[in-house]
Amino acid sequence: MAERRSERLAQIVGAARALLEERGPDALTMRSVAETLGIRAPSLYKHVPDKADLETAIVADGLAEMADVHAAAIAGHPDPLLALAQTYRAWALHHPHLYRLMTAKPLDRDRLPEGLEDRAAAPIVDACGGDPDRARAAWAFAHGMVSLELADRFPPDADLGAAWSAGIDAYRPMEVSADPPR
Amino acid sequence: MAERRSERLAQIVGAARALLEERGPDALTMRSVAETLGIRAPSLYKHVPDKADLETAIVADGLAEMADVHAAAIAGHPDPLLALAQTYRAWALHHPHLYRLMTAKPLDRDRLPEGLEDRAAAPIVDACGGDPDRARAAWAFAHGMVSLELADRFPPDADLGAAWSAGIDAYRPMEVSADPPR
DNA sequence: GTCTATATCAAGATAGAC
DNA sequence: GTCTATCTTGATATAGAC
Repeated sequence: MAERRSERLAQIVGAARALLEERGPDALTMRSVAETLGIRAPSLYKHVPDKADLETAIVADGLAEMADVHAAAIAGHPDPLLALAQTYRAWALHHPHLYRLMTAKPLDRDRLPEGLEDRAAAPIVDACGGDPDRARAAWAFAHGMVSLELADRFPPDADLGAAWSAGIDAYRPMEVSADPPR
Repeated sequence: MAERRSERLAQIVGAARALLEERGPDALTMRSVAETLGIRAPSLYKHVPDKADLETAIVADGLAEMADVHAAAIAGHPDPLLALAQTYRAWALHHPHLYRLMTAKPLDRDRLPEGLEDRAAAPIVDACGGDPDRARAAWAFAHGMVSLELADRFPPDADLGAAWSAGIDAYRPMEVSADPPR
């Protein structure tokens, strides 16, 4: 999995990701993936051991993309925490099904490229000044906001922008956060 | 749904909740619910319109229970935010499948008892001093922590207790949060 | 309010031929 | 590396008799 892929395998993962993103998790079936490529479902099993492996490949794709996007977002930004929060939210909202696949179940770390998980986490740790506990709390906040928004679980009248601001302020270094917003 | 229930309906909801909690969402089928009660699946449809309605009844059950547990947790507690956080986490971890059903998709507010959603949210708003935006941020943090823990998505070496502490401190009133815990 | 019978649908995966 | 044929499984829900 971590080694170089055949062309065909890359096509399969690409088709699977597109299917997931465009039509949701229920549409991600071995049959549909095959159909997209103009072949039959059983043929996929010459390239992929099973569906779980295919999903892991999609997750790896998403993780790598998120890592790049977030690293770029904080680079040289005067307010990295704010930049990261905005980028995190925007990416998740643009890739709802993929985001859910990436966060709703355990990572299959054995089948994931070495170091990828850390690379994806690095921008958050950086933005939190290197404190891993604070970084996990900040991640939980962002993940909670995003997953409740994706699940449409906030009350209809909730001001999510204001909730994000309240949360971001809470994670700022003390000197800044001691300064009341208004 | 919000009106008084027949005995039979209460038994059905109870059996369904037990099935969900003990054997997970895939085990929650109309067949299994019926089997638990010693009847056949089609008979359920004399009492419940469809499966979605049954799930909503389970969610209402869980919401009411959470509302009571959390209200009791903050009542007269010197550190309501801490008490609430601990109670929130413990309840979710003890009811993982139910918690997920309650948070992973939109509430069917039309079939939920009037005022229940607000009653469940009240303890968090109270613990946040009445500020709804701050309360939503705090809820998102707690939900994020819990759902990542339930999904086993944190790295194996993560100190979740420390992450919770970091997050809770961030949501304290300013005066207190400037004061280090120990 | 319960039953049996059934419609309807769809999934992941394997065997073995070419 | 692709195919056809098939296994195995299991779900929600309705019709209509009793």
